[in-house]
Amino acid sequence: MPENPSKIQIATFNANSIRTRLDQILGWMSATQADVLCVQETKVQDSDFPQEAFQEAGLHVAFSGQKSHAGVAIISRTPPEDVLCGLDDDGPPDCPRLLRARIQGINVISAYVPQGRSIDHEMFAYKLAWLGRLRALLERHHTTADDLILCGDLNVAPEPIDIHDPKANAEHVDFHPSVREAYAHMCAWGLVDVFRLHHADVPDQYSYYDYRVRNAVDRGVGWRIDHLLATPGLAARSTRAWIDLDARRAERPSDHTFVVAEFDL
DNA sequence: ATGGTAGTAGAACTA
Repeated sequence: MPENPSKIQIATFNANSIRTRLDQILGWMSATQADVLCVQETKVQDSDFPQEAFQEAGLHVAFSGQKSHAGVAIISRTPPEDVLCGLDDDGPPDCPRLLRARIQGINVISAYVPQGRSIDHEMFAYKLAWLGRLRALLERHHTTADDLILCGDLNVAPEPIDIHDPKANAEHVDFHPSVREAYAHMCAWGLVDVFRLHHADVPDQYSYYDYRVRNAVDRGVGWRIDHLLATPGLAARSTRAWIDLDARRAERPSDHTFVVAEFDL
């Protein structure tokens, strides 16, 4: 059942292995009022997905993955409807990177946008195309009047404020002008950055801290690349949004942490 | 921060 019948909380989390992070995710769902949690980098094929653990916790879970890399899931307190994976165009569906469902009347997408490796790598061209294909999917199936939220590790820091050192990372695959442009074009379909809506001009708000950077959280060496992007009507009903840094400071954490938004239903 | 760490693997790869 929903935690609060007049509100809905929707969150996103790159788990970096859902099996390694299983107890943390179950504990987080138990301790918070989140109704929907979109997960990325589950790193597990569907036949090995730990769905019983969620069922025993009274949660629903839809998933689409593969061995070792990528993989997405949507955890919810109420049953998901019309669950579909992948980009449904003429290209590769890429099911381990995209899962959508309708939950409590809201169209929810869990996306793990390709990282891109380096700006001269073919995977970076694939990333740019992927963002365009995702916009096309939205255009095919929805209008901006729908209640829709795109959640996930979108692997883009949209603005200089979203990265600890924009100058040093000007050529990075998550911040290069070409990827920010592709991301902006996707958002221009009609998506509002719900976190930034509630924290305009606030720096040092990051969802990802590289394991390799020592004391990254304390030093603020992070990136805001995990996003909750809502259609205008849904975004207008958002009441607050936050990043749960405690989970990044916990024992054996993911390198990403939870981003959450609350909406009036 | 041009090195570093974590996860899946069971050696390199991806991030």
